[in-house]
Amino acid sequence: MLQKPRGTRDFLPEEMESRREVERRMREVARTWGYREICTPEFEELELFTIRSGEGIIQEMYVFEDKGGRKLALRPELTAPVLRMYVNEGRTLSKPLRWFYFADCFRYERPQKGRYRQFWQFGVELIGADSALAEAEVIMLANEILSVSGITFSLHVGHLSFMRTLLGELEPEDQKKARMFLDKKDRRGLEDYLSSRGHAGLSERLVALADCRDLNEVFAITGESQDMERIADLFRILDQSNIRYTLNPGIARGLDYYTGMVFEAFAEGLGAENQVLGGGAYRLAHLFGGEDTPSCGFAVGFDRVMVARGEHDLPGRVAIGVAFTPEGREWALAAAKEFRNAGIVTMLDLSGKSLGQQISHISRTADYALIIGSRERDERCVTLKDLRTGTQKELSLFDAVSEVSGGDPR
RNA sequence: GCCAGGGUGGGGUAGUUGGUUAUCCUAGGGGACUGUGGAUCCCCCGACCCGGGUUCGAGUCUCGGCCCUGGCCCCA
Repeated sequence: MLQKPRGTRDFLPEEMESRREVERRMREVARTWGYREICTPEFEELELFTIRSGEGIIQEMYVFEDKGGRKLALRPELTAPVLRMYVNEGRTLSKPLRWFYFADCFRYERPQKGRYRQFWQFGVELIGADSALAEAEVIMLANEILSVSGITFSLHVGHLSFMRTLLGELEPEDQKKARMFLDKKDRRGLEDYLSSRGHAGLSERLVALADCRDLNEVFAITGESQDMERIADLFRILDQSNIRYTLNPGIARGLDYYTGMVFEAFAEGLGAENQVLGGGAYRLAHLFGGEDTPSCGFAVGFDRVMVARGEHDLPGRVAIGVAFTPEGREWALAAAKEFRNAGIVTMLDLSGKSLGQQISHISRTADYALIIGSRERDERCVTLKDLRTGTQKELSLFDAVSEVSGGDPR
C-alpha cells in the first residue's frame, strides 16, 4: 500500500472541522484589528530564502528545478515572501499595511511532536510603522489570537537592544557563540567561553540580564541608551493594556533577523517543541530591492496550537436523512430541496433498499429521518422521525422544516 | 545527522522455549427482511512494514532499510 510522504498528515472530517474552527477565530480577530488576508505562491525562487539565511538552509528546504531550469523552493516560512510581495506590489499602498496570512509551509526536517514537514502558519505583518505603539499592537494582537484559539500559553517579550549593548564589545563570532550559550541556558559554558576569550566579567552581567524581569533592573545593567525611552514606552503600553506577559531580555534567538523588539509564546503539553509563536521587529524590504522599511510581525505554529488544544468536541449541525419509496421519489427530491434551502444538512438515501433499512442506515449519521412514500406524496406531507427519541409525526413540509430548524444536533 | 522505544486486517488487540489453516472486538461490504428494523440473524472482506540471513520450519531469532512515537541537533 502507498503511504503518505514522511512528515505529512491526512485530516479526516472531524479534525478538519476543528482546524477550520480555530482558523476562523484567528482570522476573525485579525480582521477586527484591521488586518486583511493575503496569499503568496506556494513556491518561490530559491534565492528569496537564501539572501537572508545563507546557503546553509538549502538542506532544510524542499528545493527543486523546474523544466525551465529555474531554481525554486517550497516556502519554508512566509515573512520573506510577504515582504517580497510588498516590494513587488505594495510599495505605493498607503502605510502602514496590515496584512495577515494562513498558509502551509515546508521544511525538510526530522519529524517529531508538533513538528511536521508540511505545517501551517498563521501570521501577521505590520509594514511601514515604526513606533512603540506599532510593536505593542502586534504583541496585543498575538495575545488575542492565541487566547481565542483556546490554549494556555505564556508570552515572553524582550528587546535585542539590551543584549546588543552588552555584547557590543565582542567580535561577531563571539557574539554568536555567547547567544547560543544564553539560549541554551548553559551558564557554565558561557562563563568558560568568555573567560577563554578574555571577557571574564561579561558572563555574570549577561546572566543577570537574562534573569531580569523588571525594566529598571535591565537599565541598571545596560546603562543609559538612546532607545531607552521608546522601549520603556512599549512596555508601558503593554501594561496599560493589561496584557499578561513576562519581560525576558534573554530571548537571544534569531538576532540576525530581528532588529529590536522580539517576543515568543510557549504552550503547555507540547514536549520539546513548545514554542507556538515567534515574532518581532525587523527590516527586510531593502534586501529584496525595496526601500529600508521598518516592519514587525509574528507567526503562529498552527499545528502546535492544535496539539496544545487537545481533543475538543465541536457542536455538530443538525442533519436529516431522507428515506423514500420509489413512488415517493419526486416528492422526496422536492422536500430535500426545501430543507437545504433552509440551511439544513440533508442527505438522500442512495441505496433504494426497504424503508426499514434506509432508516437504519440514516440513524448512524443523522438526527432526523424524513420518511416519504406514496401516502405522503398523495397528501403533500412528510413523516418526520426524531431518531433520538424514536417519536414521529406527520407534518406539512413547512412545519417539518421549522421543527428541524429549532432542534438541537446530537 | 544522532539516540531510545516501537510497527500483526481500516481502528484496537492475542499470539508461550521458533511448529498445522494467526485470536478476539470493532468498523466496512453483502443478504434475509418490501411503511418503521437505531433491531435481529446469516455471509463476506481484510493483516504479520520491506528485503536479506539462520533454520526442516520465522509474526517470533538476526542484520539492513523504511515508517511511527519521543528526545538531541536545528529552527529562517
